[in-house]
Amino acid sequence: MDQQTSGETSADNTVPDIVVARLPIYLRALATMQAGGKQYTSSQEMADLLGISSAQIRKDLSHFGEFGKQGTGYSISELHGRLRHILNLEHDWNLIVIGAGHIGSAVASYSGFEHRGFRVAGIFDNDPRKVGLSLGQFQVIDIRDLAFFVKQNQVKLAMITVPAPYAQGVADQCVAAGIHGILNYAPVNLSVPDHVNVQNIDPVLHLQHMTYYL
Amino acid sequence: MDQQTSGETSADNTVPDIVVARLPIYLRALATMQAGGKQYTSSQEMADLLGISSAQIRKDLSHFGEFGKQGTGYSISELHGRLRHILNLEHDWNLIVIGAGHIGSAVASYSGFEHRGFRVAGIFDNDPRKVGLSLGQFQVIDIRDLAFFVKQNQVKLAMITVPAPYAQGVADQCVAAGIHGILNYAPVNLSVPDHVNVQNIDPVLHLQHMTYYL
DNA sequence: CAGTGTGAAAGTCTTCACAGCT
DNA sequence: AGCTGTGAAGACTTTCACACTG
Repeated sequence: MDQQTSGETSADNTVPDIVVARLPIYLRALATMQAGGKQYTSSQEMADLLGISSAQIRKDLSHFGEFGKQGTGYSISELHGRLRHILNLEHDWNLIVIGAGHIGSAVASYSGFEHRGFRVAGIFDNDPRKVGLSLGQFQVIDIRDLAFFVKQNQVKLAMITVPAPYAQGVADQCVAAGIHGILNYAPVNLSVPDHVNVQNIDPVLHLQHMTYYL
Repeated sequence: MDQQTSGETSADNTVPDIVVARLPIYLRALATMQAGGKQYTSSQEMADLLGISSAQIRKDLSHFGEFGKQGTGYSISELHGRLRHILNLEHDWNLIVIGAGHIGSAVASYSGFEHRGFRVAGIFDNDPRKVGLSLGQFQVIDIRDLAFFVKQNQVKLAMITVPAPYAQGVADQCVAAGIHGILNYAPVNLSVPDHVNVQNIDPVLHLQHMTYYL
C-alpha cells in the first residue's frame, strides 16, 4: 500500500506524511520482536528485517525525538511505547464497517485488529435482508442508524466495503456523520473534504502493478 | 519492491516504479469512464477525478509514448487499451490464494478480479480439515500440491492469506514453485529473492497512519 | 483555442559520512 | 567498539511554463 494511496490531511505538522506512513511498519516489527522476548535492537537490525536503510530509520525517528542510545541501540519496549504514543494508539479506536458482503464480513471477523489499536464496533448495510443478521459477534445494523451510532460511540474511523457505485454516497454519509478517516475497499476514488483522510485498498491495483514486471 | 521490466514495451526501459504504480489507477478511472459511455478525456479531467496533477499524468504517460491529441485530449478506449498493453493485461493471469481462512475465502469469492485481468485458479490450505471443502466455486487444495498446480496452470501470482507465523514459510514454497509475484496479506515483512515482487496489504497499517492525524 | 509533450526549475526524499556519546 | 543523530550531498519526483499541434 502501497500502496498507492495518499494520506495528506491537516497540514498542521512538519513531519512528512511519507515518514508517518512508515511508523506503523516500525511499530509492527517492534511488536514482533517484543513478542519474541527481545529487549534491544538497532537501526541496522530493523533495516535488515524491513528492507529499509538504517539511515532512513534513524532519520525518520529523529523527527520525533532521540529514542536511542549510542553504542546500544533502542530499547524495544521503549521505542514501541513511543511510537504508540506518537500514532495516538495508547487507547483503542472504535471502527465501523459499512457493507456486509464478503469483504465486510471478513474484515469484521478479522482478528488482526486486536492488540493493534482497533476494535470493530459495528457493521452496517442498507439491505433489509441483511439488517439484523448475525455476523460473527455482530448484528448487522441499518445504515440509517449510522449517524446516531457514530455519535453515540465516538467513532472516528470507517471501513467502506460496499460495491463501487455506492461508495461515494456512503463516504458522504460518513463525512456527514462525523467520520474523520476512511479506509476504502471499493475500487473508486472517493472525494471528501480536506479534514477527512482517505486510504485505499484495492488488491487489483497491486496485482496490475506486478504484472508490468512479468 | 522493484524489478526489471520484461520485454519490449516500445519506450525506454527505465520507467520509475512509482510511475508504474500509478498506471493501474489511470486504468481504473478510464474503465469507469468507458463504462459510462464517455469517449474522450483530458489530463485535467483525470486529474480532477483522481487528485493527481494534470502535469504528472501527462509526464507519466510520456514515458510510454504519445497517446493524446493536442486540443482534444485522449481517446478513452485507446488509452485504456494502451495501458492494458503496457501492464501486460491483454490476457488474464491465473492467481492462487494460499490460506482458506476468513480473508482467503473473501478474496476467493471477490468478484472484483473479473474484467480486470485476473482469475482465481485455486485456493490452498495445509489444514486437513479444510482440504477438500467447497469454498464458493472452489475446492480447497492441499498445499502439498502447490508446486505441481503452479507449474500445471502456469501460475505466476499468489496471494498469501495465512496467519503471520506461517507466511514466510509459505512465501518460500511459492518462490520454490516458480511464483513471481506475491500479494501478502499477512502482517509481516517477507524476505524473497530479487526476482520476486512482493506487495503488502495490511489494513492496520493504513488505520495507524490515519490515527496520527486524529 | 484547448490541451499535449517536455525541458528546466523547484521541491522532496534518501543516503552519506562522521562527530560524538555510552 | 558500536551505534545514534544529523548536516550536507545526492537522487529522485513533481511542477512549471511554454512551444507546438489539431
